[in-house]
Amino acid sequence: MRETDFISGFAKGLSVIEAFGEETSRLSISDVSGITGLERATARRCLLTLAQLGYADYDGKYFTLTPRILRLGHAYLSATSLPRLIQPFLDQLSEKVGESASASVLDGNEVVYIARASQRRVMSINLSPGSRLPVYCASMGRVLLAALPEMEARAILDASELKAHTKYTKTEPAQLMEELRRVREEGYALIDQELEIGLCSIAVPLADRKGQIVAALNIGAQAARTTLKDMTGRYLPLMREAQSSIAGILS
Amino acid sequence: MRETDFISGFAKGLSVIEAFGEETSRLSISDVSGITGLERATARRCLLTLAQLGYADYDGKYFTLTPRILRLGHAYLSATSLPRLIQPFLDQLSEKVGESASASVLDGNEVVYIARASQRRVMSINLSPGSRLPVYCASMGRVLLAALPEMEARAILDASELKAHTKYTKTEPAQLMEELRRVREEGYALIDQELEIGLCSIAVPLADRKGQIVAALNIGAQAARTTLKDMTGRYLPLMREAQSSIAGILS
DNA sequence: TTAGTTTGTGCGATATACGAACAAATGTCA
DNA sequence: TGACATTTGTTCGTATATCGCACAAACTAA
Repeated sequence: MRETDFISGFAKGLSVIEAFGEETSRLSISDVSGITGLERATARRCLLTLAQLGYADYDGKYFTLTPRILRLGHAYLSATSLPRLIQPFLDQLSEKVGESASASVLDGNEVVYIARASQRRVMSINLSPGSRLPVYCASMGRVLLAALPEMEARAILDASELKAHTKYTKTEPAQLMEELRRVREEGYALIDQELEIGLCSIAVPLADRKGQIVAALNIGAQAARTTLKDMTGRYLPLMREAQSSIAGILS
Repeated sequence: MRETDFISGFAKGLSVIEAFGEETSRLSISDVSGITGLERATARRCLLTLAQLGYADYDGKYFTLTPRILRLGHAYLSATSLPRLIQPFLDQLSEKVGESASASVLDGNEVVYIARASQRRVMSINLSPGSRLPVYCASMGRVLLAALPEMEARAILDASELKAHTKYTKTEPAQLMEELRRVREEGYALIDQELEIGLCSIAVPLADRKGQIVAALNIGAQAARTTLKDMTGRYLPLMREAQSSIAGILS
């Protein structure tokens, strides 16, 4: 690829969109310039472009994103068949065990939810397709990492800020790599309150016909209501079923 | 705003992202050029830029979007506080009535889901935050249109392709405008199998403290399991409760 | 007011988009 | 199978639009 095959104006614009976040929903031109590192003049041009296209609102001082932005993410969710194909299995699974079931894929050092069937809400966090969790302390993250060559998994862990979300969170790379070996061995990952106190979850990998791991499937439950034994004893067999059914329908 | 305050390369790039959809998840350079109307050379540069940034994969022939694209939509969902604030009420409502509850906002002539608490799946369509429905035949769409000045509502209807999804779908603009007046009067909208056979739904508007309508709230149910009388008799009072609670917490 | 901060503008240097021409791959038909 | 037609991808020179900088203007807060 040649130098000129890269449109820097486009790349800069995308970084401007990503500058908006939970704590930063109303941004001035200078704010965006500060967050993205772009020149103020450039940030301004990107923001005005977004506003002109209807992706952002501008009150003369602050910019906010509009729901039109969701078209971009939705282009992916409706474009890839994975969520559509998996959803019925999540619904079924979630109904059977009375807990939430989700599916996710890997993006960098984060797990991205692509589908979810939620029963009652067990977490303080509100998860929906597009939500992200750090890969090292989520059950689906462990499963997806375990599916990679050790080198790559290690590289992702090294790129992660291994923060202890609770007193149970495993944060030592060596310890995590050891855990990945166990996951690879047993074929499932179990997380006990490593992400949030009171929450445990179990995950298995989802493979296509070629055996390639393309996503992960999990069930999350309240620690108070479910024992770890329940999870491996009652949930895991049902997940195994879903796992093999899904393997059959994925090309 | 000056001519030079618009970055056409950025706008073109965004249109390339939107070119990907349900039926068009794997696109060649020429495909994108055809869909967007961009020059092949320009489409290629946009696609290569997306690939270089990790937003797309390229196998030498076809491009596909990667989950990283979800960051863009998620920038909105996590940036705006509306979904976060509304979610607990949806959960509660959904639990009480045993049916799905959702919230949405208006974007052009479509309704965009921003939050959802789903019980069992009643529709063939799989709805999640970011999903879109045509405004004219969705209960939340009716409510959101009714909140606009008649002129604007009419303009949106005129811009819509008023397609009959079922034999019950109302497609006459005059008939729809009349229905909007009724909705404005009564404060709720009821849809009986206009979008999909077997599905009915009821919606109410959500206002902030200033009385500005900022979103809509609905409950969807299977026609076989629920009578229309149930919806106005049992669901509506509960929705009214949620409506006023939410009005209290929205600035 | 004045200093500090944020936003808007003009301009030269530079990078991008266009259109066309070329190259490569694919499809078609005898 | 081979030769031609068609579609698709890539390259290139040039006209044009964008970038980043420096400066001007508007706003804030003592």
